[in-house]
Parts: sequence; C-alpha cells; structure tokens
Amino acid sequence: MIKVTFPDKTVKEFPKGITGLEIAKGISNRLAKEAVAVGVNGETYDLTRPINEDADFAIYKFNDEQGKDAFWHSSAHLMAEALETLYPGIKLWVGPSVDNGFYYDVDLPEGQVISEKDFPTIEKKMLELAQKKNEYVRKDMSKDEALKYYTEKDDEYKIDLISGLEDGTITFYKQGNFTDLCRGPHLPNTGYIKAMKIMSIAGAYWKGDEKNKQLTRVYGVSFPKQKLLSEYLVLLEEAKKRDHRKLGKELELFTFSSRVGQGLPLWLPKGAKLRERLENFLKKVQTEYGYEPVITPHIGQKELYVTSGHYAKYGADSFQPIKTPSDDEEFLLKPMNCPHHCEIFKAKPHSYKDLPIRYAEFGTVYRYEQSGELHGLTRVRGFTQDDAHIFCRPDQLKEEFIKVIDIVLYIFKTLDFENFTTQISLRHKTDRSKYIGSDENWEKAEQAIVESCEEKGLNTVIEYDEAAFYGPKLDFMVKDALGRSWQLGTIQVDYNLPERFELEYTGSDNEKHRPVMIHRAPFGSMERFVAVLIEHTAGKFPLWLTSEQAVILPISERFNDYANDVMKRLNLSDVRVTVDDRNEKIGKKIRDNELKRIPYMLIVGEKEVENKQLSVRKQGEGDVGIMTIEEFSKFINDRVAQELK
RNA sequence: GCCGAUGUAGCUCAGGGGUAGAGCGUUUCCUUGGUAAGGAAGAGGUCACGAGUUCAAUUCUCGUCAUCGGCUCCA
Repeated sequence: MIKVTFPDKTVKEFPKGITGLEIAKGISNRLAKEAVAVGVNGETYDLTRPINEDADFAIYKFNDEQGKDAFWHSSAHLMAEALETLYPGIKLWVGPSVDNGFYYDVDLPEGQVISEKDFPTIEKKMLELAQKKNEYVRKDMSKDEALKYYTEKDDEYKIDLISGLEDGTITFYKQGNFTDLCRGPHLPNTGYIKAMKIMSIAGAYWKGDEKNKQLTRVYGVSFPKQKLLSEYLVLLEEAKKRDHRKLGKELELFTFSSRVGQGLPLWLPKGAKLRERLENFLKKVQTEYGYEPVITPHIGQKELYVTSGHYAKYGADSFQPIKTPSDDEEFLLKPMNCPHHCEIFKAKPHSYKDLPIRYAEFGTVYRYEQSGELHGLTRVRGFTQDDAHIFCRPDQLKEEFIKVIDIVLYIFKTLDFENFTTQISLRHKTDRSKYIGSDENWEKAEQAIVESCEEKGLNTVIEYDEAAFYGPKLDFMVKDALGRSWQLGTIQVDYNLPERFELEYTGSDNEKHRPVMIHRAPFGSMERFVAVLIEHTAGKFPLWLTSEQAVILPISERFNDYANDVMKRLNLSDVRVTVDDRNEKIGKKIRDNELKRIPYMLIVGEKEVENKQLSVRKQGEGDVGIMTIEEFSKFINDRVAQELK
C-alpha cells in the first residue's frame, strides 16, 4: 500500500500501482471525466501512469496550468500524427505546449510548404484521428534502442535529441500509428481533444540558432469542448481591438510612412500632446529626486563610440557612419545617450561632496533593428529614452539604485500598471567572454541589484546570460494585449563606461576615485511605454493624462455660444475641453465622442443655458447629473489630484 | 535578416484578364433635434511600386517596398 496525501492534507491509502484516474474515479465520476493529468510529488503524471510510492497528490483539470500543459502537449502529438499522414517523409523536431496552445517544429520534405490554405485539411485530419480515441501509450526505451529506432527512420533531429539524453530516462509515447520520443505527460487518449485550430505557421531556426536550418513551426490550440474554442477565438478578437497599432490609428496618436522609413514613428498632434504630458510628469518627479536636465546632440563622432566600446560591439550592425566633406570625419547617429553624458560629467572636476550627480535627458536614439523585428511603437528604429545617468560613489550605489526603483514604482502605480514582473539579468553562469569589465566589479554590481530588490520586496526572477555586455540590470516587464512580454523600465549598473571614459572625482583623501554609473529609464522609451499604456487602458487614458478630458455637446447650434463660453471658462481652470459644434443631433454626437473615449461629455441646451449649468455624462456609463461650471472644474481637478497622489 | 501571409478611397473592407464598389469619414444643402448613428447631393482611387506574359493586367508571374504572425536579435 502507498500513502497518498491530497492538497487538503487528508491522507488515504491505496494499493501500490494505482493510477491517478482510478483515484479520481473513487472520488467522483465527474472529477474523473474532467481530470486530464495528476500531480505526483510535484511531477505531472499521466492519468494512466501507475503510482508506486507515497505521494503528495493533486488532480489537474484542463483549467490548471499543468492540465493545459498535458492537454496541449498531447495535442502537439496529435498534430504531428496528422502532419505525418498528410506529408509523408516529414521530419519532426520538438513539439511543446506554450502559453496559448502548442506548436511542433517540423522539417518538410524537399519542395513542400504548409500555408494557411492547408490549415483546414490539417484540422480535419486531427479531428478524425482524435475521434479514434487512440490511447497515448508510455514506453521506456534504452538509449541504444532509441538510437536504433531513429537511425532506421533516418531522422537526424531525434537522434540529436536522444544523444543529449541519459540512458534510463528515455520514454516514448505512442498513439495510433504515431510514435514520438517524449517525456510526457499525456492524456489517456486522443478522444479528450474535441476542438482544435491551427493558428499560424512560422519559420523557426533549428535549436534557435540562425546559422542552422530553418524549420517550419506550426502553431495550434485545442480544447476539451468546442465552446471553449469559440470563446477563446472571441477573446482573441477582443484583444486585437486593444492593439496599440489599431487604437493609435483610431485615436490619431501616431502613424508611419514608408517614405519616411520603416520603424520611424510620426507622432500626430494628439499623440504628441499625450507624450508631452507624460514627459512633464516624469520631469517633475525627477526634479523632486534631484535630477538635473541636460541636452545632447543626436550625433556624435565615431571616436566617441570607439571609446565607449559600442562601436566594436555593435558598429557593423548599426546605421553606418555619416560622412562629411572632409575625408577623416565620421559621425554616428547616437544609439544611446551614455557617452554624451559621460563627457558632460568630464566637463568639470568633481568632489566627492558633489555626488551623486544625476543627468536626465529625453534623448532620442537610433538603432538599426532588423526589419522583421519592427513592431508598431514597441520596437522601432528611432525612439526617445527617458534616460538619465547617475554618477555616484561606490558607497552610494545601493541607495541610488533603490531610489530609482522608487521612481519606477511610483510611475507604475500612477498609471495603474499592476501586472508587471521584474527581472534581474546577470552574466552567464560560466562563460564570461562576452562581458567587458573586471570580475570584481561585476560581482559588486550584481550583489547591489539583488540586495536592492530584496529590500524593496520586489518579486524578481533572476535570469542568467541576459545581462548587457557592460553590466547587470534590473528590468520591469509588462505584457501587451496579446500576452507578449515587453521590457519597459530598466535600471543598469555600469562600472565599465566610467573606466573607459576615465571619469573621476576627488575623494575626502584628496585622491582621484572612479565613480559608479547607473543607467536608468523608468518608461524605457516613450514609444514603447505609450504603446503598452494604450493596450492596458484600451485607449481610456487616466484623466490627468488624456488630451481631451471633456467635450461640450450643444443640443443644437443655438447653444454654440454658451458652449464656447463654458469651454473658455473651463480651460482657464485647467480643464482640457473642446466643443463639438457640428450640425448633428445629440445622439450622434454622444455616439461619436463615446467612441473617441473622451471621459466626460457636457451636454448643454435650453435648460443648462438658463440655469448656467452642465448636464454631465461619463464615458461608458451614461448620465451622471447636473453640475455648475465651477462644480465640474473642481470635480475634474480633484480627480486629477487624486490620480497623481 | 529568415519562414509564411497581406497590400483596392482618409478608415474598415468587397470584387475581379476588358482600366472599379460598399459602409464610415469628408464637403455642400435641408433639418435645430435632450443622452450611442436625421435626410439629400457631391468630391475622393496610376487597385503599393517596377518589370514580364497577353490584343488587353488592378486581376496572372517575377522583383522591390511596406505591413502582419513567428524565428533570430534587442547597447
């Protein structure tokens, strides 16, 4: 007998070798029906895999993360089976589950391609195979046996996979006529998969290395009920409506022009006003935190970047140097602001008493991103960083680091960004070849970051091999409407540039010392931040930030004069208002302005003129009653103050 | 940069070897209407760009550019 401990800590005894499915059946038939996998001592097991020792036990349904993993992983196998049937000679690499479904990387026979037109055929074949309710059968195999199996199939991909595995840990799963090297876990049979859709195809380099052959990656998603698939597709459509590229166009915030060049955003008046307000907001915060503004040019001599080390590292893949009429002069579009700021620091001698010095600049930079990487406002070739560089003594590093974290957290709070994650990026654990700077300095910097995060109580993930080449960093990440992760705020420690630029200050001992540098950008870049802000708010910006806080809607043209008068008075008390004086009926004006996501509508007609009042309507909610002009301006200003608290 | 897809009016999209259509928007006129679309008329397109095939190309083929979904990359 074995002891099985349930999540609620109750313990039951079962015969050794019992399966998760049998345990579930013992509890209720319904549970057994909904179960897709079980957890055994933290490992996910097939429902049909015997449990042979005492276990902490959990039953996973489709809605559980582990359940989805098993379900989609099994679906990947099902899709592979369909693909093998439809494309004889196809070779398979790997097929995991991902956040929103699953994919399989395949190598198609010479000359064959899969395109969107083929999706229905694949789906149909999958459904047909699913309905056979073929069991997923687990089988252990020795390494030799496994190698032999795939050598006979002439499958270099699986042979490569197996070569990296230890003998004794190799398992295969078979369903129907399909056998695949796999760790599992899987569903009991293919009949669990009731609804599936092939979502997209993409090229994916073998083993993620662009020097390798490109395989075809087929993405799919599947569900235990048709209804869930329909709901998921509706949800996707909804998410697409929040796409900043779509809303940016609708709300007239920004645009692109192929004539100007790809990845070079053009900010329209409304977008520019929004951005300006964001910039002013941050400038105010930064002033409170002791930052000083600086302004630097958009280009710098090539020599500047040779000094900083960036030219050696990125020069070949960047916008190429700008030549001048004289032969020996070359300038680079600035890809970052730090070298310029270093030169500002060097402009005069510094005492230890002056530190920390904090130079802030909304600095526009240009980076030659690969064309396929460009993406709306989130990945562009010309963008403005809310950049600042802090030059401090080593003993001030941690304190400064923490202050920067405070700024980022304040900004995120003010803009209702709750679902962010933080990531500490450190060096590769062993391979240090790609980093510049001494080991000792790296150690110190990494330690300062980790400690700062601990003190601030941030829930951080540590990623190795993600550090910049000059130093470790802390990034604030958020997800966009479609679940893609983007880095916003960043704080980076740099011991390298002070060295390269020979920055120094005079210490209390009257000796020269090297300052530490912190790069930081709470927004990351104005472009990316606005993009993510659009998606988070679905275009309904906070009152303090939005360009038009209210619009006045005269019932008819007879009341336009009163409306204009109200606008002037509200503008004088810092409320941003416009008048919709078009010759349209009030219902039409309301509809149009609702769609423009203007927070408040002020309806004025006969009654309002007579009583010097406004009829107030809130976007998305409807009529909220009558106010005087003074009451409304106080109402708005109070709300704005509340938001910025 | 790579794999796949897309490109028709300001926007969203339909169409298709014989040089184009809808809705919204815009303009003018009528209407002066009380909480999510009042009516009429008009303007607006080298069908992304360049070649090729054809009697004829916006439609088919190829190339270029841009965009979209991924991969790689992201100082």
